[in-house]
Amino acid sequence: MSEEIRRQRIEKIEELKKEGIDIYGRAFPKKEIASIKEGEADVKTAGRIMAIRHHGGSSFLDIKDSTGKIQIYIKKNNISEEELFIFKRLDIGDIIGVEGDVFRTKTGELTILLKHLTLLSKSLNTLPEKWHGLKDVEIRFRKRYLDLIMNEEVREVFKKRVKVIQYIREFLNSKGFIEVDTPMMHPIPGGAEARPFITYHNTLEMNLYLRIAPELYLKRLLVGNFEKIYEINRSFRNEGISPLHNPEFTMLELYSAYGDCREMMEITESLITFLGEKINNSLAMDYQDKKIDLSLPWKRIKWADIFSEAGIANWRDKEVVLKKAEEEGIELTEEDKGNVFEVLDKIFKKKIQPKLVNPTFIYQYPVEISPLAKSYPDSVDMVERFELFIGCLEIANAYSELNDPVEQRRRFLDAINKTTGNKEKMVDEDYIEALEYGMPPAGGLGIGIDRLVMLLTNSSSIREVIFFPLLRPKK
RNA sequence: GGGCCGUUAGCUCAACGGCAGAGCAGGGCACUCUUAAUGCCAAGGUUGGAGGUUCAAAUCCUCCACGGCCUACCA
Repeated sequence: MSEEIRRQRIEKIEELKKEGIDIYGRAFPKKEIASIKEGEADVKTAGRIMAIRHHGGSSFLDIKDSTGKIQIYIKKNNISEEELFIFKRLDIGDIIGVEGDVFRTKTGELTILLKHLTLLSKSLNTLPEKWHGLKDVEIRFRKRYLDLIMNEEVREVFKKRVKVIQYIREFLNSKGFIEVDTPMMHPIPGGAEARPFITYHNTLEMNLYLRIAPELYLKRLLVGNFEKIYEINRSFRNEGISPLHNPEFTMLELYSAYGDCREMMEITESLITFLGEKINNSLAMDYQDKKIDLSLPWKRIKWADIFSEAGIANWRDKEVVLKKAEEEGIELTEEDKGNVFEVLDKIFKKKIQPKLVNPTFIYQYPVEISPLAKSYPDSVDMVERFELFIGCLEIANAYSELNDPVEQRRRFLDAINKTTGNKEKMVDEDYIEALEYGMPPAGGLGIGIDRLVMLLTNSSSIREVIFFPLLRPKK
């Protein structure tokens, strides 16, 4: 049948061509549909045909552009012969330009009485059904353009995504931060704990890695006397795909020279409450089946305290931690059991994270799991770092930046000795050399934009907030 | 990587061992204020793919592909 429809449509195109009609149109200055008012004369607008209702000598079309939808009323003896010829060959999905006077029908619908019709693009494929729309999740992701044409809620999500990023820029620019961009292809992957994508440069005859985080380059800029900087862009991690993970994702990273972790906490609070107000006009919001209140102040709790509340009085006591994991029915590999932080992380994800509905800062992390963060002055074991959870999602990660090159090298080597699986891990001597020239003390913050957008749009999957999430190619 | 579920017309869905169906979209006819327009007529299928069981398979079994959710990995 699709072949049949296609054939019929190609036939229409041939007929139109024979009459010398331009099937695919030219520039057409138009008014946005949403701004069209009753009583306006000779309005020119354009959009995609979403419905056609023939009613004898008159017909009604619904056309849609990026701002809205409007009805077009065609009286057959009101338009030229050529336009009538075009009109008879229109299909749902075609893009047309129209010109006419605006009025209301007796049922109250804002309508353009057509005077002139211009064909701007003929479609060969049928759009999904007008009433039920496009539901098939796979087609929605593979052919996102159809999803965007048919599902208004999906458009709204992506409009909000665009706004979130605009407002972040507005907010940070107003606070004196400047936006920079740093390499996405790194000779040595760093700045996070993840496996990278590998690519190859032919002329240089060397492997490059798609960045897993911009962190180490942004901090080179701190060395270079850029003091308040941020970058909003893609990072890439060669890991599993899930409702919370896409191989490429968008992060905000922000650095403030002469600041610290505490300053980052304040910025995070004011940025996210600003976004809540701007995007949803409210600090109260729903996420999935949860009610979230973004009102300040947000809860702050020490990393160690969250475990003692869960019944682990001393997280360094491996026996207690292992026993707790067992009680909670958490499956552990032999490798996990060798690393108390792995076990704690699993307990955290299973038992604690699902309870972090309202914004919660968890702070003061062990140095072992924070290789780029600065220790507390009175306790070298713990670092000035926080993670922020909202709606049970991890939204932000921040710390006072380690600017001691000797200590940094020691921690890098330490991490390499501990992990066996991550073969791409190397010490970025170039970064350490930069630190050796002197980096100011600084606060740094990372926010996962996709997850933040999920939260602000009440989306259950990261694929709902990324235009083209990665899928296995079909066929 | 493992488990569960799904895949039927362009789209949304029925049929659940016995002739593959409907609505929308598309084609034809009628109708000059309709809006899920309406009425009538005709058309549209390798039931994701390959095997198997059976007199008979969309339906039961096996394998494969793609997707979703959970889990694992990972921030």
